[in-house]
Amino acid sequence: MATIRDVAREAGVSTATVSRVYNGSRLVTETTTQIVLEAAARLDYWPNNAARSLSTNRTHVLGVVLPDLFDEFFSEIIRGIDHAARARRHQIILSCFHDNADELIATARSMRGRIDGLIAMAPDARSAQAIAEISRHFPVILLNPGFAVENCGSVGIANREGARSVVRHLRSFGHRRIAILRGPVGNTDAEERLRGYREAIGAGETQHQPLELQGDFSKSSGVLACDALLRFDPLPDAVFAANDYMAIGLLTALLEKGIRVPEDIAVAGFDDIALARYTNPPLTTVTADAYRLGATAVRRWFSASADGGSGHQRDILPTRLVVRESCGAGRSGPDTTDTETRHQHESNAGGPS
Amino acid sequence: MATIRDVAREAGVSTATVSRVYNGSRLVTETTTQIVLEAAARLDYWPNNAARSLSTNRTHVLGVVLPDLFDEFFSEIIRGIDHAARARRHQIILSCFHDNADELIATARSMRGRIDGLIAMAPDARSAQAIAEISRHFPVILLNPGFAVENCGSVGIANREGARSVVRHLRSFGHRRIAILRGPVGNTDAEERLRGYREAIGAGETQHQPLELQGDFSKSSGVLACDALLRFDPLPDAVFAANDYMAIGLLTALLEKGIRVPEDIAVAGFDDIALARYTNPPLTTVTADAYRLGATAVRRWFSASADGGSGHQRDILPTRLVVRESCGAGRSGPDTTDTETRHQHESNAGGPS
DNA sequence: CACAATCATGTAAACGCTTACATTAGCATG
DNA sequence: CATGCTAATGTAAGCGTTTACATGATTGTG
Repeated sequence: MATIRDVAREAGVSTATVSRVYNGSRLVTETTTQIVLEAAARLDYWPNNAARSLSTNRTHVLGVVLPDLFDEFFSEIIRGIDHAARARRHQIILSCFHDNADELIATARSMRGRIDGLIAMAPDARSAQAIAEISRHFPVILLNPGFAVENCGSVGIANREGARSVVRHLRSFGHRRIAILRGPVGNTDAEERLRGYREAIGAGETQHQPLELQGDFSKSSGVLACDALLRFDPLPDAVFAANDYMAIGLLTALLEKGIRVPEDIAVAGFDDIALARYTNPPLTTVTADAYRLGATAVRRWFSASADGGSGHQRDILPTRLVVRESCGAGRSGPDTTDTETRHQHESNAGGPS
Repeated sequence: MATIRDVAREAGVSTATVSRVYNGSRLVTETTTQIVLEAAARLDYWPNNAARSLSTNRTHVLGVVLPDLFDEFFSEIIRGIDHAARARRHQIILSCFHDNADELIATARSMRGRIDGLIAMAPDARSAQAIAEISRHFPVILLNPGFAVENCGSVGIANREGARSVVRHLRSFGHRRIAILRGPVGNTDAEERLRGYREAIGAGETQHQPLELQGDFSKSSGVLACDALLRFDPLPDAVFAANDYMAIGLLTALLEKGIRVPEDIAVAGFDDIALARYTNPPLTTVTADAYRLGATAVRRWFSASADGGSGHQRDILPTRLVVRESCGAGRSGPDTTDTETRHQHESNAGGPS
């Protein structure tokens, strides 16, 4: 394979000049540039990135570490990251890990010299700690952590405001007794959504009996919750399930018992999984833009690394209510409404080359 | 950041010895190894991969280039690739491209010195050509190309045999007049599926009127095809849609017209998208194991690179018929049956290192 | 026209590893 | 005890770039 020296010889210039051509230095004459490029083409030369990285200490590669649970949400995140990175002429190294903090840290370490930074999703506190360790070496951005981690920027979604918008929506149809089907205890998304629900309910002051059911984000827990729901007396007007899977389980169970949705009881979910549009009735839910989550993480990474890598700024991405028919909306209404959650610390993106 | 020299000094040995420790040379004493590792730990040393790659000319990284259409299928492919690569202590650089051969080639070129090989999906002949060019530099494996490409290994799925198994399944319910809803002209998957269908039909010799409809893989083309389908006289017993989206469109349209599935007409699809299990009735279809497709590509890459990178072996992965209710199967039957397509050239995986 | 300033290019020393080859020490052998 | 062999370690030359600094050519200025 041709090296920069071969090109230099072929073009009759020094390696420095060739290098300058490839790095866009303005110090090289137009004619020299042409000569060099032609020589390079003749030899099929392409710069060796390993050598470049060694010399410059920059790789133009971003590490991405995600849990092993692949689904539409994750692939959208990756797509967002890839596009944003590509727009800034960076590439990404992807690694999944298997809910094991040690493996995570080993992965991240083994990337030393291969990446300029890291975007990671830490499932638990221990992994987050491990990541904080890593952030001494290069900027790290956490995706949707529930907690603040020292020295790491982070990007999350507006769970609370999303939950509030669901309750507001249900209210707008006159529903007053609104139940919630909670997600797993300890899960940050679940707890933020619960908080949003409580705030919205509290604000309305129409509810005297707590209408909270425990679920675990699985479809079957939605099915199970149906019985408990029916034991409330009088029957609630509506249920907000903290994610779509539970909402779908609930829908199935209700359908089976002959209870009509939304006539007898309204149901809403959270996440807007692909399936939500095909349930019977189509599920009103909240969408979080996974693509944007990924893209924002990249943007945040670039600004962090321009700042020298420190700081722990946080972005919260807005969610959007997706109105379908499970809460009583007819086909005539607007299809979606924006919850207008404000971005925090949103900064513009111009990173370094 | 600590370098190998710092560690050598700290441990009181030469850099060569430190290097040997990290590369598992058996030439180092147990005690020396301990001393070195402790020194390294004290300094928080981790080898710099850029320097390593420059020196050894190997990166332990695989490039992965996929089209920009992310969905479950692609994310499963990536998952398969990641797992298989990780099992061999390799990492992956992921890049999407936007159906543009130039961009593809630029991407691949820009990876020079960053990767040891490439796994790519080429959407058209031009991209495939571009990739063949690249394969002069390192081993390349193509994912599911319709055509053979010089010097590239490839891994595909058994479209033809899958289609045949659908027809066989339909036959087993006594269906004789079996129509097909074709995919887009020029698309390799579509054409292979059509071929499989024709072979199976021809083998049965019961059909005198060609029952072929044109679609384009979209749901709406399935909806449109409904009218054309009903114009056949007498009505076919069954329709094989060349992918699930079209099958789903067709199901919707039939339902709307009051035509019962599978009582009046049976419907089958291909791909087993997540949705297929939730349609009404649940859709009988064919599944291709995307995870395995990715994993096999990695395996193939390792054996190719052990061979010195040449050769154009091809794997064809078996498909599996997923029997649900849209063709007449009751709940009592077996859930799935294997079409038992044989692997071709399947070799075992022990890669180097 | 002498001088300085600017521009285009060259020279060569890093960057942090690996590894061929050299060296040394220890040990068995005749 | 000289010799040869092996095992453990050291020395130093790359690997292919970038870039600070040096150099020579060109231009502008008083």
